[in-house]
Amino acid sequence: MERKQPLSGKVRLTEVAQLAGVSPITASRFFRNPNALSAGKRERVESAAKELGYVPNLAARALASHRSEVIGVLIPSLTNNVFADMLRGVYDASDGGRYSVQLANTRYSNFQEERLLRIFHGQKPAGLIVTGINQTPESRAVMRNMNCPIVQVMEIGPEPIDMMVGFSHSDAAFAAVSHLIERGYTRIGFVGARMDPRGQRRFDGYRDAMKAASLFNQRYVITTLSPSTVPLGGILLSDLVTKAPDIDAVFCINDDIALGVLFECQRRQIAVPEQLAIVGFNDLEFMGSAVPSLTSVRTNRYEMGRKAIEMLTAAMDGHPPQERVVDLGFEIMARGSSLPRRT
Amino acid sequence: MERKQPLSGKVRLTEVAQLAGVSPITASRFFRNPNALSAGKRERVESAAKELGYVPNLAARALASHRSEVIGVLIPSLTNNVFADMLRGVYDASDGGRYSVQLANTRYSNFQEERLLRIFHGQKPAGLIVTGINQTPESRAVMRNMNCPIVQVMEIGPEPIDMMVGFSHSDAAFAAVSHLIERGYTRIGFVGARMDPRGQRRFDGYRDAMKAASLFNQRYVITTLSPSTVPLGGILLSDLVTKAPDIDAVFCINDDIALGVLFECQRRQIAVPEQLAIVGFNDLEFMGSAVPSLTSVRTNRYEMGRKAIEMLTAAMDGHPPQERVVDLGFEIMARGSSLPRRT
DNA sequence: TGCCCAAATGACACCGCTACCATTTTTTGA
DNA sequence: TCAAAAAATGGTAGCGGTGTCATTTGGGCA
Repeated sequence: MERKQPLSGKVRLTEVAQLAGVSPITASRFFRNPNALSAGKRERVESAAKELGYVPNLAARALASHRSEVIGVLIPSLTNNVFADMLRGVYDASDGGRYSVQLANTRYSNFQEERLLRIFHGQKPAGLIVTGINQTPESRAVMRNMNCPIVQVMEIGPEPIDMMVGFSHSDAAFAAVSHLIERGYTRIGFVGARMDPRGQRRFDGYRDAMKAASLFNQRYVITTLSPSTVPLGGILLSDLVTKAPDIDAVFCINDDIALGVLFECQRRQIAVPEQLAIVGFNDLEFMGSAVPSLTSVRTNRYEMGRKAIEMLTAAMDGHPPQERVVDLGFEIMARGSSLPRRT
Repeated sequence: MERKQPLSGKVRLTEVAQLAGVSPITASRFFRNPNALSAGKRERVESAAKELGYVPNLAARALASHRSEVIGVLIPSLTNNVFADMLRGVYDASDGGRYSVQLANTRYSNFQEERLLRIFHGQKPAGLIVTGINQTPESRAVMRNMNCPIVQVMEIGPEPIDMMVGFSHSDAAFAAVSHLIERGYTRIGFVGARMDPRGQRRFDGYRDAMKAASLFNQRYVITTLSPSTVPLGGILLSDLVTKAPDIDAVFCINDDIALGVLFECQRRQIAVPEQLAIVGFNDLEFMGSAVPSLTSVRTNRYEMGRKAIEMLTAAMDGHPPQERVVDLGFEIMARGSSLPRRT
């Protein structure tokens, strides 16, 4: 007696072809390019596949075709909300499609990134999403070898490997600091943690804006390489007010730091924004709820993920997008923590 | 015609074996079970692989061996920090090992969960991690069919499908509310959002603790099915104080809600904890930094992910753990927002 | 009607690795 | 010392699809 395996799929393409009365290769074509079959065979194969509950063996397909249907995604951190938001866009946009997402975590290490890229290279992915624009020459070499569309996300810059979706972190930071200057603040501090390449460029934007207004002063700057957390924001503010008690505003490298700064101000009874204005970066959901509500720079992280997948799938399907670099921009969300300074 | 692709540097197992002076099958064994080789050949194969930069072709391996080296992970949300923390543990523990992680997002939908399980089923994963204990009978049936070790994470309960790592959400909530009662609070509200199965059980813990002290009052409860966010915490508190102005404490279903509640208190000039004590759940990093610092229930989310992978790999390697249900417990982190009530 | 070209279909080999079993070498023990 | 058992190694045959042709079929047009 025959043991039925309704889900484990002992059904191969050959069985489908047999039932449909065609050759295996024709059945194979049905799944890759249905329009290549005549209407009659198309229907026969379709119903045969359905009847048998055929599930293609992806490993066999990948082996024979020299390509998988995997989109590799490299991000530096899973903890950071910013990447989680982007990932959500990636998963939402790829959901239901034929490509599956394979995630890998570089932990902000170029060495890890290179290693992971080599692994992906071995899998022959259909597409690749990498974070940022600061890949090592070796990483770039591996990617150029990979023979699949690639999108760099989170930021844009010159010399895309293939495609890009993001925004200019330095422009965004420049705009945020300019906002503070317009509002009448002059002794504006910079509070930075992690200082990854994007953080670095936010600092550049801060510095340029300050220099443009002849307000730059190294004393106002405090940074650390430690991962940014809310508690760290408090610690850094403490250090900064010790070092530069005259500051009247701070631009924080991200919202976690900004929240830590706000809490530290509450603890020290520093009035926000009367004694110290605060501006964050990313506009996480809590920024609008804080007391006072915190000014931040909105970035379209979810859209970045979506757009990256859209560009990738378009390219994989043979329609590479016209615009290879997409700027999703940013928006200054002016709130209570940066009200115009009272003179 | 030659079918060979000019794919640069295509190193196959055969090349490695040739350089090492062994047969391909021996080289193959090196990667699966190095101890099966004699010391001399083991070293030769190892250095040959390194020299050529060999990367195994996973598709070929999966096809030939009838099993993939993929661990499927099903989580309900990418936005929620709680799952991101667990995932970090998963990725950290599986990093460098032979298994790769395949993530899928159920979006809190049983239907999606079922669908994704069927897809995983077709890929013959080496192991599976699913969130929670509320799978539908259909989902459980698919999993039982899957013939691989399975770990349910985030909570524990009766009737594990295979293995479990987590803690009791109702016990944790019970302890948190008991903490408030011990500190002298009596009119304790419950602020809940999303109300997924785990949220539901936290409510159960709250209700049981209140009933045990004869303090339960439906008026003190406010819940919504909307996803929990910081702003929502503020809105819900507003509703609650309107409905029950006499409350002297709130137990929040998670820390995001708790933060929103704190901000709303600051906005309304409600003194914390003098007029209203606050307790959250999960102990996210910002809880200790807030002003006042916020009491919460620490849960070992990162450890959950790690442990799940450890149990899975142990089982896959033929050493199923003795304890099939692991309770990682919780800890009440008593802070400023729940100081003993002044009488 | 006949010719030609494009569309539809099929034959065959092979992708890179491992299961299975056969064979050789080494170790063990009486 | 030598046979038997164990360990190490190798040969063969696919796993389940698809690339690359070659071949058949069908339709348009002079």
